[in-house]
Amino acid sequence: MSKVSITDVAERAGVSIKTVSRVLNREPNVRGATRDRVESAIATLKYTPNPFARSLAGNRAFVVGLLYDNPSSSYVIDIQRGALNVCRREHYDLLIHPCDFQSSELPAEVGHLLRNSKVDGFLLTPPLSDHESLLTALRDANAHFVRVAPGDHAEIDRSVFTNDRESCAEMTRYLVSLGHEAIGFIVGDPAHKAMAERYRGYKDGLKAAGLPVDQRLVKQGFNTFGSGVECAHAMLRQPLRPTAVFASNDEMAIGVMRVAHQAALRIPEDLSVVGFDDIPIGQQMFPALTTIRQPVEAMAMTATDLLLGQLRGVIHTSKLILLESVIQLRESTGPGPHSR
Amino acid sequence: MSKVSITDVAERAGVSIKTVSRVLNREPNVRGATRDRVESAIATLKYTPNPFARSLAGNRAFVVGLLYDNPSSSYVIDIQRGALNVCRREHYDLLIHPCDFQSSELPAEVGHLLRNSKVDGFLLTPPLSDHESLLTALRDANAHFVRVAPGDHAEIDRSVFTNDRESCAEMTRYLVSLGHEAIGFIVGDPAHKAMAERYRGYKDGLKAAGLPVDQRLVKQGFNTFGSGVECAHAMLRQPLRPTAVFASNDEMAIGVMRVAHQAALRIPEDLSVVGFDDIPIGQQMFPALTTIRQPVEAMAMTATDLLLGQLRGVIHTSKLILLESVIQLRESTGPGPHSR
DNA sequence: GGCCAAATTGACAACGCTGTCACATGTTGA
DNA sequence: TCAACATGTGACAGCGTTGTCAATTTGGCC
Repeated sequence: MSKVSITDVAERAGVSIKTVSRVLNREPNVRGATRDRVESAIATLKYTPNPFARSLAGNRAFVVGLLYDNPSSSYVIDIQRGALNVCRREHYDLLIHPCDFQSSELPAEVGHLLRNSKVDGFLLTPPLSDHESLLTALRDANAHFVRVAPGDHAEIDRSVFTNDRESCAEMTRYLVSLGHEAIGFIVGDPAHKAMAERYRGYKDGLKAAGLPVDQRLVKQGFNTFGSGVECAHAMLRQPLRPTAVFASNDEMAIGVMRVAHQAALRIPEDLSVVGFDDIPIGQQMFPALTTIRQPVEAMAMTATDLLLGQLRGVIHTSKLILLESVIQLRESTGPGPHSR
Repeated sequence: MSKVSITDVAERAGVSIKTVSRVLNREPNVRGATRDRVESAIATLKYTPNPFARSLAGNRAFVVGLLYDNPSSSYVIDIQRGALNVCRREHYDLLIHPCDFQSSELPAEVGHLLRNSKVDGFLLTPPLSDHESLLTALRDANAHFVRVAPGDHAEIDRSVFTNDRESCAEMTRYLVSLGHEAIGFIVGDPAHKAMAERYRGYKDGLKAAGLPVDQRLVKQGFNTFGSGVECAHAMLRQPLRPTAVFASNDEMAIGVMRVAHQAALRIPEDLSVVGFDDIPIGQQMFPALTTIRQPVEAMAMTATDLLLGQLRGVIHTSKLILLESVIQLRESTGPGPHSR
């Protein structure tokens, strides 16, 4: 299509191609009048620079790569949406590259990605944001990258955080305030550092309320509906039965609701259930799920901004960037046995 | 990174860069011995061709663009997964580009995409696969593209179909066979041609069973949970109450379940509910939702194969490609009042 | 051995942009 | 009025491939 090249524009504007290039790239030191002439030439010719040539000569792709290992589809979509928002504004494109967190091939894969890369930098989402060997590979290759919601607080100049721990503590305190004392907790997939943070938050919350952490009320899940079901069974069948269950993510929470339903336990009258993530279906459950909402899209936007800044060599003041997760009160929580 | 270029490989192998290029691109007419020498040089130097240079010289990107207007997130993810599957195998990358189906900017946006494109071809998913002005723009620009699951049966050499209509007819007949006669239907978003197909299938099914289409049992929805709720209200409050409801997608079906639950109607004893799509949450509902499953990922894979074939100039025999949607029987359907 | 077609290989010019650096043109201050 | 310096602009060499086309080698056959 694009038969019209920079040369044509230059001719029409009566300048050299270099000047056209300058206008294109918003470089300084172009006289206003010249700029105008070039711009009008561009407009009348409907010129668009050839991205391949740009990339070859300038050695940059105007493309951001998104690396992730399939958490829930709604999470991925939100991340994509946020990243695309910023990319579009800045005339970048988004290449997606899901990968297997567990795979031993990951380092090799990333190596290839880096060498052969069509991207200028990477966005990493959990659990990849905490994948040590991946991070090392990226650092060694001097690659640009930004981490979204990592579980540790390292590399604060290339990370966007959220307060997993604090919000979980708050949620736990909220359950206590409702009159619950036997509060079950379903831990998430140990491969995700954020899950450990959430568990810590739960313990913080109990501690703050002067309640002990009872291991009989803590079960290990794996972020899936099925594991939520299993943990709920284990938890609800034992002598010490919780009156509230806090699952580390919504899918597991829904598993708990499923079990409660089968066991003819009413929610929230007989059992309160809360989750984390605020997946769309949570609002459509009967009853709607009380949960914690991460500002996923906003985090992705911030991360992308950070990455593009990095690409442009902007020096980022080393201040921690944290977007707050907030509790969404809905219908699955109610007064516990110790209320009033 | 990639300081090693084709020249280095050529020197090491004692051939010209052109020969290296030939090996790289699997061109014919290279002697076996030569090929081996080149390949070993590539291996020892860990050479990877520079994608920008390739793209500039060869005028192709080795990138596929995915165009979609946000249907459900699980649908998008499945499409992406399928497309990526094939892309990875063929050493292509995937650029995602969600767009607003309704927007009047779409043609302009696509124009820009085409002119400035970093992709070799496009994958279109519903409802974009039926967007006339978009299709026209693509055709006029001589762009490569393939449509996934379009509602019409045009352009069969660049489309991958599924049997929306037939599967809906089958589902309707199934409900009749269970003893239902008053079967409600919630029509989907009129902007999606596939939705019209599903409605036709419903009518076909009734007709085949010798039942009339009663407009009081047909409501217009918009593919959202909320619209499912509204339609269910309208349907269940009227004198002629259906004993089964067929929603054009799962989200609306879940809306129906919600309303039934609130109205203390038991599913499936008092009301059977079925949907379409088989979204993940459907299996986790109480009861699990009977629905129709489209082979989304497989369709995306097939479409991507088709597109890459097109890019390589493969002539595709003009035979209709159709992947079957199949009914998933679960717990939300049961005998109707006229059974036995 | 000689001849022809087919197979194999190479030289070199694109591809369309950005970076470098030299040069031209203005601008300021004494 | 003229250095001295800042600002604008252009010529041209890459960037690392692929495409074209001509040159060379090979193999088959008499």
